[in-house]
Amino acid sequence: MDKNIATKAFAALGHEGRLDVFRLLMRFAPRPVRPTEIAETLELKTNTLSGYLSDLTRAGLVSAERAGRSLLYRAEISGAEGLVGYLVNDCCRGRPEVCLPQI
Amino acid sequence: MDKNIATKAFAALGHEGRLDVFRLLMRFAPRPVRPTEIAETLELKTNTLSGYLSDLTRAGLVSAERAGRSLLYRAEISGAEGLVGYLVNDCCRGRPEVCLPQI
DNA sequence: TCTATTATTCACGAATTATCGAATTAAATA
DNA sequence: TATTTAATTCGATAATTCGTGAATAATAGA
Repeated sequence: MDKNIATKAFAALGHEGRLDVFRLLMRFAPRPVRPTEIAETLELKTNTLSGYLSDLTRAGLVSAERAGRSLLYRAEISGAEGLVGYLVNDCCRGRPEVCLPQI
Repeated sequence: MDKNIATKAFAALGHEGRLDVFRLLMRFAPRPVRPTEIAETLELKTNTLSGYLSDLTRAGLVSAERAGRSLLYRAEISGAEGLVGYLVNDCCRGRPEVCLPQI
C-alpha cells in the first residue's frame, strides 16, 4: 500500500463519525448498505454522512454502486487488508510476529 | 482496545509527519531513539517533533523514558497490536480471515 | 552557581476540517 | 411531464489543527 493512501485511510478512520460508518459497513460486509439506512442507524444528517462516505471512498476503505435511486455502499475489505499489511509489514519490517496479537 | 483510543491512534497516524516518526521508531524498536536523532533524520524542528511525539504518546503508540538529559522514545508494540486487533477483530467480527491478507 | 544541552510548553496566525441548511442532481413512477 | 424519493453538492460559519518563534523546564558538568 502506498504511503499516501495509507495516510488518508488512517485519517479517515481517525474521526469518530467516519469510524462508526466504516465499522457498520464492516459488520454487514460483503453485504452493502444504503446511506438512508446508515443515517438512520447512526442518527446522522444525510449530507454529513455523504461527506463521510466520500472521505472513506477516497481512502479506498469503501465503495459504492448504484441500484435504482439508491446507492449501495460496502466496506472494501482490500482497503482494511492493506492497512493491516501496512502496519504489520511496512512498519514492523522483518518482525511481523512482533505485531501480531493472538488474532 | 477502547474505541476512543483507537480513534486517537488512527488520527495520530493519519498525518504524514507523525506517521514518519512512528515508522522510524518501529524500525528501531525495541531500541529507543532520542528526539534529536529523529529530528535530524526527518528534518523536523524540535518543537514540531515534540508535538508529534506527544500526540503519538497520548494515542498509546509510543512511550518515553528519561536517560540523563535525553529522552528515549520507543514504539509501543502493544499499541500497534491493538490497532491491528481493532481493525481485524472488532470491525470484521466473526470473519477475521476475510481481513487477513497473506502476511 | 553558571553555562550548555536537550526537550517541552506557550502563544498565535494561517490553514484546514466539521457541520448544517439549502439547493441540486439522479432515478423511478404516476 | 410532473412528482416523489434518494443522495450529493454548495455555501457559510464554527471549530480545530498545524507549524513556528520565543520562552521555559530539566539535567549535567565546569
